[in-house]
Amino acid sequence: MGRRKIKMEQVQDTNTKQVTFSKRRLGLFKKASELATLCNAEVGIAVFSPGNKPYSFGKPDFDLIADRFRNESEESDSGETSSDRKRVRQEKKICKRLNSIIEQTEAEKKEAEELQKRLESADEERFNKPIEELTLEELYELEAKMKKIHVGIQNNINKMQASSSLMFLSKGN
Amino acid sequence: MGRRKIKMEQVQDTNTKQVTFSKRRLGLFKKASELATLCNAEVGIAVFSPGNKPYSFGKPDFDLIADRFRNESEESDSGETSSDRKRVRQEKKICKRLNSIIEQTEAEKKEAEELQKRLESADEERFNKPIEELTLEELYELEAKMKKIHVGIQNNINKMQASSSLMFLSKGN
DNA sequence: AACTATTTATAAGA
DNA sequence: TTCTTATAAATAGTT
Repeated sequence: MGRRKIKMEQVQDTNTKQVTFSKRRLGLFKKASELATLCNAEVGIAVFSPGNKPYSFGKPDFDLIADRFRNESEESDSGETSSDRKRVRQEKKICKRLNSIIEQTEAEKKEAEELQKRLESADEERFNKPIEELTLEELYELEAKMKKIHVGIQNNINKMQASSSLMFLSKGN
Repeated sequence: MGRRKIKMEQVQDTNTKQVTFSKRRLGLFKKASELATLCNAEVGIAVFSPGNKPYSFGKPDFDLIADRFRNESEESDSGETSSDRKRVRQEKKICKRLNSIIEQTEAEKKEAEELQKRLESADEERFNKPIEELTLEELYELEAKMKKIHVGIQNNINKMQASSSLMFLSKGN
């Protein structure tokens, strides 16, 4: 899937291997996300890089999925109906709260863009240094950033909720 | 990647969803295998189908990788007090959680961007219309899009809140 | 299960 | 590293 076809064997050049790892790990996680979304499936992935750094992806959460997988024998049959009902209930709640963002389109768009940038910079932060290697002080910084992101998202949500209420009323149901 | 581009949302037709799940689960596992081979990495995946059937991939073995991932936070640092170790362990768990959230955000980023673009281009007209003038059909379309965005954001919010709370608590001692 | 028309991922290159 | 781009690979709809 590139300029050339490569052999399916360990990449020898260290630098190339690192680049390949980064690209393919992201690709793998994206595929996992799509599988989860398209099929309403739960997907958990753990990866250890050649340098033994841990990475994980999980929808809903890797540890939860790993636990569930471990305890598989326990909950064999009763899960589906219950979780489906739960999901449907959740969706209905969301429908009620969230229908439109029309009233404040322009402002929302800009905020969404800023939010996206903040999320990206948070990612970059993390890429510079594995989170496991951060000092306590750096953790505090990270926490602050996460909180900022969180506040931004919450603002956005609040506005969405406000507009959705309007739409909800306008739909008359 | 097929005859047509599909929306990134749950496939509605049950049969199609089953086929998609089969194809993509295999594709995901193949990608995982390639990542492991090319980069000499360890990769473990657990998947629960919409029917809650468990599937797993692991190189060397899913359970081993899950254990190793779990035990990352249990690594002992000698020469510290018990409460220090406890705190460190807790922080590492929180770090893993945050990492997981960030990874998921990363994987979903493109999706979000595509949605944003659609909202900005194709639906421009609709956004400029007062809510009262939208047709019911348009309202439903909009609702679906907003719901999708909202679910993604809300998921992240919930996780961030949980992680932030945990991190906050862990610092209290 | 196979088959393609297309979309998507990505190996190199800049 | 980040962005291109030529090419390989995955896959949605079809048979």
